[in-house]
Amino acid sequence: MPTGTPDNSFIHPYPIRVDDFSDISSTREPAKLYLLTHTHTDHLNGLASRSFGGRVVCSHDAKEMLLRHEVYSERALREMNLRAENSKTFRHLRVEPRKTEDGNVSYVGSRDLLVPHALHTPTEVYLSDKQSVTITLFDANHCPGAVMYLVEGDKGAVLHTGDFRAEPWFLESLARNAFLQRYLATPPASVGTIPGSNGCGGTHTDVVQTLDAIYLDTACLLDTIDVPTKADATSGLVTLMSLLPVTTLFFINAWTWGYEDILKAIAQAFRSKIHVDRYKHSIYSSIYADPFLRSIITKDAGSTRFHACERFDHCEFVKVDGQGDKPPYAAATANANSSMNTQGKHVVYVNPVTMGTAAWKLYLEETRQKLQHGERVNGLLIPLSRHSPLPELRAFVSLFRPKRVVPNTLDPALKGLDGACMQRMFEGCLAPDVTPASSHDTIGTANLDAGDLAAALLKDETEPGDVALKNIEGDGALVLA
DNA sequence: GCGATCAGAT
DNA sequence: CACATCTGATCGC
Repeated sequence: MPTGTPDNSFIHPYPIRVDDFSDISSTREPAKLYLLTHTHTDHLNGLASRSFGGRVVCSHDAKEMLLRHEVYSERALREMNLRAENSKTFRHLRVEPRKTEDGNVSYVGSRDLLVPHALHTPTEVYLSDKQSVTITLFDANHCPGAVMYLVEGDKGAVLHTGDFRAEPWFLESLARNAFLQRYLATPPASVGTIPGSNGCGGTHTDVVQTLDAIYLDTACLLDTIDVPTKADATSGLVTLMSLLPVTTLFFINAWTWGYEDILKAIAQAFRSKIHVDRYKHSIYSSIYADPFLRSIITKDAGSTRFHACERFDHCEFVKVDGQGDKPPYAAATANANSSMNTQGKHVVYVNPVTMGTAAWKLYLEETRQKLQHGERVNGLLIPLSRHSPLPELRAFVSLFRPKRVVPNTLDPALKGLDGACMQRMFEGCLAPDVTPASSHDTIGTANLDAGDLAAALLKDETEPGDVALKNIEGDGALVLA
C-alpha cells in the first residue's frame, strides 16, 4: 500500500486487498484474500508483521524474490562477515515442516502463505464456501515478478494494473491476449463497427463484456508529456556508451528492481556480462521468467567493465572519490581524479532519470557531440520510466473502456485534487453509457494539462479537503466535488 | 521496549 | 536525478 490508496486497497466489491497487508481488524472485516503485484517495499506494508496470516497470491518470481528479500543494513552486515546467515525479512511467510527427534516430519506450525500463480492461467480461488473468483496474472512491465491481476466473479470483472509501464508494444501484446480479448473495447485489427454487433441481439451479451473497473497505476498521473520507450532509452544509452574508450568502466545505478532492461541492453550490445553483488545475484538467479537476465550476470568483479553492484558499497573497480551513487557531475567542482578508480581507470556512472522524449533527443545529441570532441563525461543519464505517464494511461484505459477507473494511489499532498482531476483526464476513455453525454472522444486530440486542471480546481475550491473526503468515500468510486 | 507511522533526505 | 528506500523521530500500546 503506497500511501494514498483509496478504500484500504480493497478491490470493490470483492473481499480482496491488493498490496496492503496492514491490520485493519478494528475498522472492518479482514480480507479473504490478498494479492501482491510486486516486491517493491512500499507494496509490502504489513507483510513483515509476524501476526499476518492471510493467503497471498503472487507470481512465482515475486514469491522467490520475497523469500530472499534482504534489507540493505542486513546485507552490509553480511558483507562485513558479522552475519553468518542472511537475514530474510519475509522468511516467516513460509515455515517448513520440521524433523522431530524421532526422525518423523512434523507439520505443526508449518505454513506457506504465498500462493504462486503462473501467468496467463485463469485459476479459481475460493473466498469462502460460497464465493469464488477466477484470477489471471499478466506481466506488468515494471520489474521482475511484477504482474497485473484480472479478477472475474459473479459480481463483475476488474483489472488491477499494480505498478506498470503500458508502452505501445505492451498494449499490442494485451490486445492479442486471449485471456483479455472479451474485455477489449475494439478488436485489435478492426476499425469501426462491425454490422450487427451493437449489442441489440440480446442473446449474445456474454460475448463481449465490459470491465467494471480498472485499478490504475497513477504514480505518474500528472505527467502529461511523452516519455521514451524503454527500447529507445536503452538503445540511446548504449550508443553513447560505445563512444567512450574501451578502457572505460561503468557503474550502472540500478538502485531498485526494474532497471534490468539497462543491464540486458548493455550485455547484449557489448557481449559482456554485468558484475552484480551477492544479493542481486541471488535474486536474479531465482527469476525463472527471465533466463536471459540470469545468463548475463557475474559475481567476478574483475571480469567485466560493467558493474551494477551495491549502490552504497561499490566493488573496488568502480570505487572513486566521494562514495555513494552520485557521479561527480559538476565539472566546475569535480577534481580531475574524482572519476578515476584506484588503478587510474575512468569510471562513468549511468543513472536512470525522468526525462521527456524531446529532452532525451536533445541530451543524446549534446552528449554525442561532447564525446566526439573528447570532452570529459563522468556520468550518463537514461530516461527509463517504470511507470506510465498520462498519455500512456489514457491509451491503456481506452483499450478496454471500463465502467470506471480507480487510482491505485493518490498524492496526499494534493488533498484529493488529483483524484478529482482523474475523471476529466479519462473522459472519452470509459464505457460509452457511463461517459457524460456531452463528452467527445478526445483520444489523441485532448490537450489536457493536469497542472492547469489542479490549479483551476484549487482556485474554485475554497476547502480542498472536501474534495478529498468526497473522493474516497463509499466504495472508492470517484466523486467529482 | 517494540511496532506502526511520519518527516525528511537521497 | 529517482515515486523507492532508508533513517531517525514520534506516538501509542
